[in-house]
Amino acid sequence: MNGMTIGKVAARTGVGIETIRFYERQGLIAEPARRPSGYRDFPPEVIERVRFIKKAKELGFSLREIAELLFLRVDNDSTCADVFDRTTVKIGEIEDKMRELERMKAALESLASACTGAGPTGDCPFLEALERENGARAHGRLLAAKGNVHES
Amino acid sequence: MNGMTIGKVAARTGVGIETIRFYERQGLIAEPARRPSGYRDFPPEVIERVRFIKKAKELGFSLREIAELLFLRVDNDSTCADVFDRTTVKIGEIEDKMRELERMKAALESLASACTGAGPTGDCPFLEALERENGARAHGRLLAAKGNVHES
DNA sequence: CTTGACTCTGGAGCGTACTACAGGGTATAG
DNA sequence: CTATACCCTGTAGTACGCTCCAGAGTCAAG
Repeated sequence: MNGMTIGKVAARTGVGIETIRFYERQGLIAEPARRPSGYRDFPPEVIERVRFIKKAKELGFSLREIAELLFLRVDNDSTCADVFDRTTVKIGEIEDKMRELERMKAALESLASACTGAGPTGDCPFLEALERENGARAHGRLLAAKGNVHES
Repeated sequence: MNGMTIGKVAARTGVGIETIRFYERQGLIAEPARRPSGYRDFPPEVIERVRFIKKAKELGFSLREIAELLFLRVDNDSTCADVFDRTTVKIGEIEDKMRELERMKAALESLASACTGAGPTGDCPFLEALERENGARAHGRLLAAKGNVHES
């Protein structure tokens, strides 16, 4: 009844072996049992854990924040109410992210729908919409950084 | 009819002066005009731009990806159709992020709703829900990393 | 028993995104 | 005219999140 070696975990999650050891050092995954050889012997749940970390990272959570999410579970010093509170805060953060993504998506969609007319070049309605926040009248040349100079 | 100095931009966006110069070097904001003194003289639109960069970063986009979003606008070598395609890809990426956030949120909500009963300590239903992905039966001790040892 | 794939520890190195000087000039209130 | 607050360039350093060795042991197939 052995578990998995680190290589298997890496293969099944798509993250590197070194990264898994790194996460272990950071306390993001439990220190696994060891075989007599000293090899790490991971339980199957570690797969879910690693995948969770991976996705949370892609969503802009730092490893520290991911740890907070992971440790929301109750420890000896916190009540259920504490967990509830912390969870509520995290939900709020997630909702904020979702709202921002919604805004970006809407801006990109308006860009796409305006652009779809297979025009020739050079004068689509740009994505200033993206920057528009509190009602701005930005509509000049915001770009023009290196390699994108198409001048006045 | 002067614009803003870098300090003003920093103050109004909440990012550091050095960071703004850094973004300029990276081509994320246009090189501003200069006053006779050599001081940067930013147009008002830069505020929106910097705020956009800030938010996109919080959503897990790298500066490179943010540049891609920013440069979706048409340049001399791309047609409206190109812009449309690239925009569609970006929208897809954003939708992926939103779906993942939705999953996390749902998992946290189920944790919160199960926890709200102001219990005493130690035995809430944990957030293994978060790791659950393809239908896993994870339900053991996934944590227990340093400083969180409450053992078998 | 050898070979090749895999694992171990410890430490160095790297890319990204800042952040902090040093050494110097500019702007303006008193 | 000077003090203080601001700006400049250039370079170096930092935090985070990996990523890559070196040097050594383990395991499975042939």
